[in-house]
Amino acid sequence: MNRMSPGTQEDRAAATRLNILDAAEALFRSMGYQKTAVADIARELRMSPANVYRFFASKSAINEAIAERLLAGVAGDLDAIANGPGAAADRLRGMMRLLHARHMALFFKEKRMHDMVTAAMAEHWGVVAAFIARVESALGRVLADGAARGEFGALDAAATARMIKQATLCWMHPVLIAESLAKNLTDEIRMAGELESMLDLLIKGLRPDH
Amino acid sequence: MNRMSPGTQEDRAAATRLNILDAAEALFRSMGYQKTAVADIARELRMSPANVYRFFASKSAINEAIAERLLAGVAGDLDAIANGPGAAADRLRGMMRLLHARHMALFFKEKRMHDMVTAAMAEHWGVVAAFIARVESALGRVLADGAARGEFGALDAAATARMIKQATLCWMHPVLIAESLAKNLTDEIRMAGELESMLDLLIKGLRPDH
DNA sequence: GGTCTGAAAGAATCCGTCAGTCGTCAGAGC
DNA sequence: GCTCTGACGACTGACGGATTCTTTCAGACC
Repeated sequence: MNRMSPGTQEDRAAATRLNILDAAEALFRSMGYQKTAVADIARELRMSPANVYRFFASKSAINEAIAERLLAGVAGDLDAIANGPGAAADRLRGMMRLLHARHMALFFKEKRMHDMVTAAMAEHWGVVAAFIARVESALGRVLADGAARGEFGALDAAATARMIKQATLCWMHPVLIAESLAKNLTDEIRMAGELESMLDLLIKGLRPDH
Repeated sequence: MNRMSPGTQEDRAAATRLNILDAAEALFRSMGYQKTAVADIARELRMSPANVYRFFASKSAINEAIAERLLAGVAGDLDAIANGPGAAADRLRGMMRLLHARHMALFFKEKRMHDMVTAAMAEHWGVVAAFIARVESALGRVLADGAARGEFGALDAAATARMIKQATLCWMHPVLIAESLAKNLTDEIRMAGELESMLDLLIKGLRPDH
């Protein structure tokens, strides 16, 4: 193939893909995934619905790409903490706090996000699973580091990472957060406090045996 | 009021209530809550639907009473372990194992139980909340006992009980169990093993500071 | 020739209808 | 007087037709 200058075509296409993602994300956030039609996204960008399909195979694929981008951002921030300085216990705390804060912002700052998230979880579990794996991996690295430094006792990093994820699930899982808030079992402030207590207990359990 | 012998009327009424509960529970288990009509329950007992309403205000109230009976049974078994002999840590383990086992049996031995449970959780949260409170109370007593004996470090029994409940939520919560099994994240055997690991970690965290 | 569109097929969702169920009441039977 | 029934309104959930949305494709435009 020949072209004007190397990468021009691909660059334009990539830019359009990004524009579509931005417009779609804004619409999904403000009016919800279900209520947003592909025609709405196209109108926003002054193009035809058909043209959107030149860049994404389906509406669902657009949502998948948005979810991927979003979760990659969170995972990146998480890695930064994991690889940063400080005691392993503090990094662990920081990571779980970040995860909780992001989840709260994601699901409850903009109410309409809910069906966007549930659609992603139902249709693109792979993306979510990859994110969870990345979270567990980052946790595992911090745990292994802490163990190597003698800050924690001997441990199976992967298995322990999973335990920490499971133990703090109710501060991270959309369904559980929604249930807690809906049933008035707790509020945003108390939730954050309880997460700290849980982290205290877990980190104490990780300390060396004597 | 006068009557033949003391308590006769009330006894008959109580017996009929029990009969209705037994018949309803059997039907709910075998054909599901939604699919069971009050007429089905009445037919089973050779009475008219209307008569059932003399003993229960609604089909939903029948489900509430069944849930209450069921959960009271589990809570009783839990109390027995809590008040029994043995190290506090072992009793704690036993209690969580029992809860996990009962939940698994409840929700997945008989598939039809599912909508009975979800209906109870949606319509009669009070019953479930009371059960959870009783579980936390029993856990709290064991924790306080363990702390008094020096088996555990100083702790806030109520708050710590809640932490333990939260940390093990994913082995107890119907939605989470269903999700794990549906997504093939784990199976019944591995789940039990992971619960043990979590209990190891938590109990280690509870030990006195040195 | 590559980029995009309008029109149209196929899929999903909404909405009005209706059978069947829940829950009530006056009154029959003991 | 207590226990129960049969018959009646209120309501829910299921079905089918109409509408809207997703996706495709032949062809217009530059």
